[in-house]
Amino acid sequence: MSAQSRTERPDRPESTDRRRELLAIAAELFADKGFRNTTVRDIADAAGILSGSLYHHFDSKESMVDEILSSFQAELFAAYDAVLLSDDDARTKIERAVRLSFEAIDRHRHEVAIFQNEADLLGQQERFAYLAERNAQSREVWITLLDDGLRSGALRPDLDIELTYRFIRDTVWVAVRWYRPGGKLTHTDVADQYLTILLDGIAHA
Amino acid sequence: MSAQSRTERPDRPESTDRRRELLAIAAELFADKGFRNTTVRDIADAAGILSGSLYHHFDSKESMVDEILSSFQAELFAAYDAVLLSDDDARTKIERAVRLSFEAIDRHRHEVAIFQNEADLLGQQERFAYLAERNAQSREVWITLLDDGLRSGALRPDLDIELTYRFIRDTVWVAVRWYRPGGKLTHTDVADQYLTILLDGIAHA
DNA sequence: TACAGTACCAAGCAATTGCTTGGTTGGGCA
DNA sequence: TGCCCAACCAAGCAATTGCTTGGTACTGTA
Repeated sequence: MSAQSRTERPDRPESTDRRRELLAIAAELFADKGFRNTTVRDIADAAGILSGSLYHHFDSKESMVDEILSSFQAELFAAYDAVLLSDDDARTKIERAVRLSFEAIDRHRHEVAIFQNEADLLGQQERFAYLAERNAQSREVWITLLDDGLRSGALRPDLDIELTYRFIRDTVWVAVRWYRPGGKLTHTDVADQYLTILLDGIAHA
Repeated sequence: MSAQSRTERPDRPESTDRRRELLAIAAELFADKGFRNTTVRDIADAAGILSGSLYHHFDSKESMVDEILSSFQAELFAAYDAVLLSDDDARTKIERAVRLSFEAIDRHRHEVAIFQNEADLLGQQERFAYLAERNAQSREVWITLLDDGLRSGALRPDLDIELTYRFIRDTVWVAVRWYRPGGKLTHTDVADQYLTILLDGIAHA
């Protein structure tokens, strides 16, 4: 009976297969060449249609990035929340948060790249204000994790928490610039090495 | 014979004060908004002249970034060479290379940002092939330093050199996104903390 | 058979872009 | 005084851009 047998999620603009396909094509181009630097004709060419035909599916080029970024962010922050709410010890939570990020890079490379490269500029528009909010939210997650780490004695007491947060954030996300899924290193390999360096340093003990 | 008796450096296009001024203005805009996203009218407005007047000083918008990036790179790699050729021990060389980078961020924020954000795209054009070459050169410098560190026992023997190189490179340069000269932290403060984390890790011993 | 809905095409418009061209201005210098 | 020249203006051109409009082909359903 469900009237929704024929799909349609309540919130999101209905998402057909073709729509998702086009968004994936756009995401790759946005990630590789930048948002502003990618034309609607580029996207249409890659999809094998004319540029005008894109507007059958989307309002504007902007609404394409919007949809790409917002749906990715929702998924990512759900994962963060799961870590925060778990009852692992402080160090384990930090490790999980790091691994989770590399996994996101593995599974949503284009989305991460777009966010890294375009968030600052896009965030200036009201429509993308949620990007800045998510950023603040992510900071709170990490500061909480690091604070707990300090208090529990898992982390060395002389750390500047704010700087450490930036260090971890940058280090983790910037890997999207070179990591390629299917390459020699899995995202787990990368996470292992990164955690080794992050936790114990590169110097010989 | 040389009809160029009156001034003119052999290579570089002659560099007047106004020229340098305009390049500094352009660099700031390129760094903040991206190269493609900055119009010649933006630059001209910021300089208080009309867009066409820029072409009295420069061939093209492209030649502006070219000049900005190439002159910065030359200065940076001269500094790297000095470290490589010194007779410090392996660990000291690594520390110096890290500090040198944060100093570059402090002194040439816009140039570093432009290089970080635009190198991939610009590098695809022949004119900017030197960007990729410089990248390879920088990799060689770091791999050499890390190899020496391993051989001398200064670094822990289980490190993946390639991954460690990327880790350091990313961590160091990405700081240009948030570091602001004149802020609470000097570039030396940042370098100190970064080196602490990098060398000894964040975990409690 | 009639009709509706999806996905697309063909053509083009208005704005923005990098850049060009032919001038004007004002200071330095012989 | 006459001339040069760096620095700039005023106007606009050709290409590229995001997006619109009116139409067409095809598919599924009643």
